[in-house]
Amino acid sequence: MKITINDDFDLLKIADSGQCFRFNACGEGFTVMALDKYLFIKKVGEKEYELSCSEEEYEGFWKEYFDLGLSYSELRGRIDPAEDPYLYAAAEYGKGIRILKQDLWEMLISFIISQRKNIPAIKASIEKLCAKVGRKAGETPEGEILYAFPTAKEIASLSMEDLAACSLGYRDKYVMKAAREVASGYVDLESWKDLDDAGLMERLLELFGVGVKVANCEILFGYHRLDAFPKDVWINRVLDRQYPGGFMFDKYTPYNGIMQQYLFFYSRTTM
DNA sequence: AGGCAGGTTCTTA
DNA sequence: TAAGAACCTGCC
Repeated sequence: MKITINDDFDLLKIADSGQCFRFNACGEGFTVMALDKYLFIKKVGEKEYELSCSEEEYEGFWKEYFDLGLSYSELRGRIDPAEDPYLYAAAEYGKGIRILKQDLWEMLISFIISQRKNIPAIKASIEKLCAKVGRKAGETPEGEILYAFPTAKEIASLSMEDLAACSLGYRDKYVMKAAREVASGYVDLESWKDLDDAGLMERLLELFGVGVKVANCEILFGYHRLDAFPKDVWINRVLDRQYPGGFMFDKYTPYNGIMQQYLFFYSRTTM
């Protein structure tokens, strides 16, 4: 099916923004995996995109996945170039990035794996994990098989040798513990949607292998609470160098997470 | 070849 | 409570 998008929307920038690890350029378009859902999306006009899914699947899932109900151009417009020239430049540079609405479980495991790894290594580990379980979910135009992201039960049923083969390193025990706790129902990520911000953070930090940074990524990219502001080495570098007097968090509430994405994306290519 | 990569846990004062 | 070290692995 074909859609028209009248807002910031840049597939390449989204793919490179570091919030998703199974969103890749492929031929003329991009392959996207979200849990066990596969999409091929291609830009075919100024604002027009061709999607491999049906209209029902678009309306029922992908529209929300791409956060198309929120105007990112309007949010960028709130940035005053005279007041904060660095953020303005970052937002211009990152124009087209959106915060995807991703799955809670997939984000939790993905960001547990992400610690002290670079993006290519994170992607490689996740793909190995998906292939290890091997539940086929799609096939790219180039004929590559794509596998569903494993459920908690599927990971819990793997051996530690299986996990070690996914290059998880010392994170293997974090992944396994999370899988067992979710599979058993002891941890119910969905029900945590009802918690307030502080309560949600508290719960996430109780998980083995989850610290403040990973918890904030889960809150921003999984729970889609757009005010979460994950601080990694890149963002800390920006805050230290560009905002010695402090970033104006109050001004952008409740959308600081979107500003974080612009700053992160900009910093990775300019610092 | 040794250091480091989108952190977190564990150990020590 | 707060620093500092240790940690898997892959890639310069």
